[in-house]
Amino acid sequence: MAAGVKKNGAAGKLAVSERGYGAIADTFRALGDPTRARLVHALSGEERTVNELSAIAGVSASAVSHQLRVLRNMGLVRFRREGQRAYYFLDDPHIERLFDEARRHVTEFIRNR
Amino acid sequence: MAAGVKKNGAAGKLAVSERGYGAIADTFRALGDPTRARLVHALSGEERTVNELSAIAGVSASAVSHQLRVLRNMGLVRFRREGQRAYYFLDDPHIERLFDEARRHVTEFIRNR
DNA sequence: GGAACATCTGAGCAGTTGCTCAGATATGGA
DNA sequence: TCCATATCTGAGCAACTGCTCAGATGTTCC
Repeated sequence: MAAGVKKNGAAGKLAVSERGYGAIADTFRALGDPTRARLVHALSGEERTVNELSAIAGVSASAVSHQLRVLRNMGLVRFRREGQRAYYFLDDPHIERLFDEARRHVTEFIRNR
Repeated sequence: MAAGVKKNGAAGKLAVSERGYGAIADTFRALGDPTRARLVHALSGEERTVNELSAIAGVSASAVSHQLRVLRNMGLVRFRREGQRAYYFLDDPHIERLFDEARRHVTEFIRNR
């Protein structure tokens, strides 16, 4: 079983270690910024260069590069290099599901407001 | 269709408005703190009082109360009052799914590191 | 080599966050 | 009413965040 996550005896709810909460919170925090949310959504299903992402997100290439490093460190995106360009893409399928689940929550929250 | 979210013509990927990214990022940011992550997980499947949550999360009742307000404002938790006590619970089923999806991502990230 | 392009990086700064502390509010029981 | 318990709230502060700016690094083409 993976580090930081254990099965709980009683409720069937998974227990999470101290480190686990930190790591989970890190993942959420990585998506908890409008610019990074835009980047992740832009990468949903297609890879993109830094300049493309800069145009899509409406911030400087420098800012995008900084934010992509955050997403890289959190394991949300990876990239391959081709000549001058760096093509970024989502690391694993959980990311898209995570984003969609949050989108659904927001949709429902707005509806019931 | 809900505010802030529209269907995209081409890729089948859902388009998200400017406000949509902000709202989605707000949701992620609400979970993007170890204390709040602990609170949400503690509320997974069972309701809890502020004092219980204070003991579980290992921070003062005041701090818990502040954080619960954040979670309330983001639509993640609600509460009912019973005498002196306030029983908090998760607002909708997306929250647990969101948490589990992040946990799975972390599990996989650690495994492949 | 030199120019143009694409990306990365560190420093610095304004704005935000999460805690503690002190005190306010509200309920229940003697 | 008085006291204990449970929760909430505003102020204040140290730590963190996301941007810009200036410059470094690396690649392609001439």
